[in-house]
Amino acid sequence: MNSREPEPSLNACLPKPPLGERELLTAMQAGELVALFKTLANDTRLRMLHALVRAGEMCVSEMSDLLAMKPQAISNQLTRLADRGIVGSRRNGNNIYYRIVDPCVIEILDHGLCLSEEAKARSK
Amino acid sequence: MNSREPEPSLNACLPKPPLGERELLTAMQAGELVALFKTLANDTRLRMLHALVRAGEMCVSEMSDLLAMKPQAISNQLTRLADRGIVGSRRNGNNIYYRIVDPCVIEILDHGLCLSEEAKARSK
DNA sequence: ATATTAATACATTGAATAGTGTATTTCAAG
DNA sequence: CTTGAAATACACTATTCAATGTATTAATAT
Repeated sequence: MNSREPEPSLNACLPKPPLGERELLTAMQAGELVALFKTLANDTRLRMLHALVRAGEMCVSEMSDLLAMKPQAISNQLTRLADRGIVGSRRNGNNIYYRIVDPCVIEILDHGLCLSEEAKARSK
Repeated sequence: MNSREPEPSLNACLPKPPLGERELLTAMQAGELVALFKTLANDTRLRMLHALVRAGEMCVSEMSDLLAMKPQAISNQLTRLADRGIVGSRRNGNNIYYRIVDPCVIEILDHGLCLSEEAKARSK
């Protein structure tokens, strides 16, 4: 529950080349992007990530308790997130503490949360 | 292939309440957000959306040709996108032209593309 | 009316994936 | 060394979902 973040890094994104003039997405580019969105397209992972944003770092059991899910499920998803380079870990005795290492994710999560609220308001 | 967009609307997003202090995501909030990301977590839909950003509007057959996919597949995904309120359509004779009606999607697509490039550079 | 093209509806199939249960690894305490 | 807790590895199941094939609807032209 400690709140020690490494600074949210307000704009981790480059100056922006205009999207409308980019070449049509290649299969590979689309693939990369899909991988990112897929990682975020899961409600367990989203809640885990948000918990990490709030707490700074957490171990599996803490998260398991907080989200009321089995440790295996949490561990599975953490592994996925780690494979994507989104979270990192540090061991302390029996516990392994995870933290977000990719600041972009925080950004896009924030952005997406905002958008989803608006989108919901508009589309229904 | 005409390029007539209704202005990308540079910031469709509100002033930003700080993410780290928000309450833990409820299952419903997470669900909304997941729905958004799921919609974007598909390479066909991403390429379709980008094509739409570039062209302004396209009909199924045009898109089918451009992306080298069967019309049914394109139509399927357009239906999904329409159900989510992301695209809208307009009929002109035999052809039905689709366009993006949710400016947020352009934003997050742009953002995501940028991030995925950086993330790729970092994580591998 | 008939033929033709565009798009969609619907059922089916195959692939990806999240959660579970079981077993195993890793560390700390006694 | 043994015990117990935390985390992971692995196999398995159920579900979700994209693409396909077939059939149908909608509009235009002859």
